[in-house]
Amino acid sequence: MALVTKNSYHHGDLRQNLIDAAIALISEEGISDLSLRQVARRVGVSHNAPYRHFEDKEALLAAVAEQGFQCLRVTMETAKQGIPIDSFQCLEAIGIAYVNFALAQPFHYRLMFGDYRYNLSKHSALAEAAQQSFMVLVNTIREGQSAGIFRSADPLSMARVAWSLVHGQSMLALDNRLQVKQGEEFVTFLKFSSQILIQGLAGNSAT
Amino acid sequence: MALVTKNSYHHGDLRQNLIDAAIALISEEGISDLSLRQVARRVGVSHNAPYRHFEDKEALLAAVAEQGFQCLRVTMETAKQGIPIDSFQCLEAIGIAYVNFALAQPFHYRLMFGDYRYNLSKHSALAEAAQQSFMVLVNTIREGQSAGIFRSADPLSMARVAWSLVHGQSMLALDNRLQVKQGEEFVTFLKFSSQILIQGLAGNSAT
DNA sequence: AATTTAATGTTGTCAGTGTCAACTTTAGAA
DNA sequence: TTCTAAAGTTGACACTGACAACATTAAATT
Repeated sequence: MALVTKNSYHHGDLRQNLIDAAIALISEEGISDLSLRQVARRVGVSHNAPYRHFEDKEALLAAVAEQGFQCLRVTMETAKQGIPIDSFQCLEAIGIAYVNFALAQPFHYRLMFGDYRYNLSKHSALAEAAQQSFMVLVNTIREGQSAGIFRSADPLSMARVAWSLVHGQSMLALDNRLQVKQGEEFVTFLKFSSQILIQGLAGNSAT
Repeated sequence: MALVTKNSYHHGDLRQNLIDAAIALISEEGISDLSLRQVARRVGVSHNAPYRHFEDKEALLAAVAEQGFQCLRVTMETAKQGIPIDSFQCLEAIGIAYVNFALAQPFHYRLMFGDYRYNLSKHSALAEAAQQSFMVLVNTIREGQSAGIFRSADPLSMARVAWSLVHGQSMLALDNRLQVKQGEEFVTFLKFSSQILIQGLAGNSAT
């Protein structure tokens, strides 16, 4: 509670400061070289101070990932705004926003998806944040179904397919494995890709 | 050249032995705790011996990843066999085999896809192996186009979409984020998913 | 207001890591 | 047979995550 000034013995909000510092370091250098001690140094605190706020390194990284999922959810929700629910563009806009999010914060995105190994059951807040961002997709599918533009299959399954696609694109792009130059060419690919997905989601059956 | 016995000073084929040991350790414990020294110990060699065969830790892991891509390619090629080129089942079979590969060797698969960060340009053999496994997909799409079951768009782009989907499914499944129980339910999901993809790939245009 | 207490931050330590440098052994070319 | 370069070893260094013991402080209790 106590709002303490920076240079007092007690730090004020060390927990959030550590998370912020970790995000900053990850954005600069990636995650493989990130050390708890480095984070502590950046905040100007002893190498063991983080252990008062996080059980271990994994717990700090889980908090960082959690924050990432919150950002991702907001990004997707923002992308949806202003686009009619009953249009194909809605899902396309979300997909493009999703991949752009990943490309804009490559290391942070990787961290969110298992670059470091979490015990998900141990970090329920992380699991919850991830679930909420997924729900943006599910709801969009549901709305599209109500509007009659998507087939009437299980919306969860359909959302999982969409999620797999954008996640795969994001990861492969980050790995530099898609061989599509960033910029206009990449956007063209994303649109092509979402067109294929949407067409698949629209159709009614028939193998 | 010289085929030396195990217990001589010179080891015989230390390079491959190190790769094998690394794969074994990764399969057992994952990659985050893997150390070069551990690998060396497993092979029964001093902690610095690996440096005669690999520039650094990254180089060893790149070799492990490369081997993984070769396996993946064989897996996909095998899955294709016996299934008519002009049938939708061909792509489905490859997709299912792909995801099953990932699920069967979770840590190895992750390693192949950037769980450790490679300088891809520095490890050209790895890039080459990855490219070859991707070509299985591209060729399947091309053959499907010749048979008239897929639209006549750029096969590379189409293959990238397919790859993104199966890669995304694999990663999300490994992260335990799909919430689909392994087993029959999961196979059902994979088939549903490939049906959506194939329908999208088949269609001719119309947003 | 004084005292206690629990939360927070620090120092010291440990085994383990990746990598460098210097040394030793060995296989095969000269 | 000698020489040399490849292959393996030993020793060192700075760094890491984590533990234990200690110090400081904010705030709850008296």
